[in-house]
Amino acid sequence: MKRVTIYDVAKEAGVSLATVSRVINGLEIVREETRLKVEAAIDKLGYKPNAIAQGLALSKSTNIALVVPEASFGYTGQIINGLIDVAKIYKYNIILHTMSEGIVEIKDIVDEIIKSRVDGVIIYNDKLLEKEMAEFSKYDFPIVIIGNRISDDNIASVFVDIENAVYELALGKLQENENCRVGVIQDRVNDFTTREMIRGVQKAYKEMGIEEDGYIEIPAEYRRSYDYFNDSIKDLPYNFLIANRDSQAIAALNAAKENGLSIPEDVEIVCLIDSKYNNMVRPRLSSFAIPSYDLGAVAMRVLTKMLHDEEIDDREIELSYLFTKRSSTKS
Amino acid sequence: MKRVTIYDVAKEAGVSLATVSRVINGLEIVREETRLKVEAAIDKLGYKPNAIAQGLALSKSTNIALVVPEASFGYTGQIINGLIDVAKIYKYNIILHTMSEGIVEIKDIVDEIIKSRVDGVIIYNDKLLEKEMAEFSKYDFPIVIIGNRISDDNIASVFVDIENAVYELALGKLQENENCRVGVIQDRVNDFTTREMIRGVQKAYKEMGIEEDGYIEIPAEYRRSYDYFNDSIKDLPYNFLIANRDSQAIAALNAAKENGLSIPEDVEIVCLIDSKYNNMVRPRLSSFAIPSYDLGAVAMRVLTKMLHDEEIDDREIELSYLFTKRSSTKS
DNA sequence: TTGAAAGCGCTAACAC
DNA sequence: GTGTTAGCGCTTTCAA
Repeated sequence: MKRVTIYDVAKEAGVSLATVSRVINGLEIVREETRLKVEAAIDKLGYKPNAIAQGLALSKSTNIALVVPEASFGYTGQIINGLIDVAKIYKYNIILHTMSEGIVEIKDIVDEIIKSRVDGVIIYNDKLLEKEMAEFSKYDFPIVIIGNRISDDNIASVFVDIENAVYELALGKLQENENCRVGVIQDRVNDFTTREMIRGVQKAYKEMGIEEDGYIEIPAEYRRSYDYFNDSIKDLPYNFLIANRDSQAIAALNAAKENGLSIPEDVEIVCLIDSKYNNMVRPRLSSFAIPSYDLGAVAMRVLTKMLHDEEIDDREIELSYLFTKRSSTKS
Repeated sequence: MKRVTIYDVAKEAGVSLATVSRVINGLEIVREETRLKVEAAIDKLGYKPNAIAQGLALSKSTNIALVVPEASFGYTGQIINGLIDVAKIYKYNIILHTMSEGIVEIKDIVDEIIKSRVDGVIIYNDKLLEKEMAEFSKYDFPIVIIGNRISDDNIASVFVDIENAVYELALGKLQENENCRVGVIQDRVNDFTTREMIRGVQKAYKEMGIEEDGYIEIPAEYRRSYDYFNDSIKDLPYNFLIANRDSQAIAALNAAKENGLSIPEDVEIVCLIDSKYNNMVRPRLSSFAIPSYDLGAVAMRVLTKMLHDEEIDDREIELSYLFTKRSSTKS
């Protein structure tokens, strides 16, 4: 089908293109009769406005760039869901950018995003450092960061206070039993989150006057955390493990079971991000319910507010978490 | 930062915008000296070409629309990964569209896609019916379908012969033991795949001269397949279950274990789509390794070929699968 | 090798 | 109410 343009519609309806434009955009100053004529022509020709041309004329694209870490959609998925659901409401499209570790130059992504002249950017990614952020902010589109407390003139953020979540959990455990040893499992693909978790435990230890670090670093030679735990879990000086993602928690859980430890008696395990799989493994994994869907939805909502110059009461939006006790923890 | 345009660069470099355009696009007919001047100006001003304007001028957007089923990225993720990885190579952006069951009108999505004037579409979705396909094909962009054998003038497809995979598996089992009863678990969000699986078992039964249907329909009142299996697995007339997605296989597996059945002795379970979780549950799930990443990568590659009018030997590309035996099946 | 100018499809003043 | 016209930022003939 030959691409039909606004001119074709105008000719078909016997009006000027300006009138067609008015009809398309629902401006009220068009006479009923004319509008009907135009609409009939639109239907007849199957005309759909060219968003690119509109974008050029209006200097906006109704596209949003979303940057997520390497494409492990397992734990990114809910965020994307939330994002897309509200993006649809406000008629924005999502251009998806992933950062496969090391393979793609961050600079290239930033470049692509700028060239594509999106109206805004949502970033859920530890690895986008200040340098890149600075690059972005030279162009004046609004940015929303997920998972990281930050804000600025045209930067907002939506996050959960993970440090505090971990802190409260660890503190509770330590108060219950001073001999409990809480350890945080490193998440290689989420440095920032890992650091937050560590700060949480450390704060708890400190508050209890215990000299302990609480950081379980996964040596680089282990490609899968399961292998690491299989080799080491019996010797680990921790009996309460906190992991960020389900796969890591499950790895620890399986390794523990298979090395003769019972859960939660010998080792307790908690997962930060909730996923359906936490509920599918046995014993079921206790977990925080980091509201991933909401993180995405709220981020997108805030972005639309920035885009429409609506009032925003707070550019640093903290969402609350919930702890869901299942069978991998005591009491 | 004021958006810098090609005019700004031209003025800065003391040349015309046509020359700047030539430099940007790497056309050889620019004198070295001039090119250097222009490049210096580009650097100095931090100019990045406006992809929207380029799009208008060239009537192409370098954007690809990707349509995936409701946003359960768990099993869509690998496909998206593959897609994006090769999209990057060819400098295409991915606009992501999801179809949350029932909530979004398919028509609206088609509409959005057409308005956005993407260069091509990749669809991984059972629910996009012929009606919508027809709508798409009125506009002349190329389409690649994932998971479904189909082709046409500007439609190609990349898929795995699931019917055959299931057929071979079922046949082998039945030949081994005529009393074995193979059942396919309905996947509500993937009608097409479900039907293919059913045809596979039915063909095997038929070939063995056995009067059996092999379809395990999950009644609508069960929101989670786990609940259904918990209620029914002991009475199910099947001892060899085939599920499409990991979560369904795991549901059956958990329900079986918890109802006193042992795996694989009493019930065997196989999952079609492989995921890391298949390897994380106990017993580990035997599974086909449907090459999801490759499905995405190949789909995108084919699309680029169509976009660049390259020769395509086959518009129906069948990818092969592998069966990975783990602990949820015998022998 | 470079510049001038038309055109991609649309919006938004500004006239009428 | 409706039409005319000047952009939006870029590519691409066609001339020079």
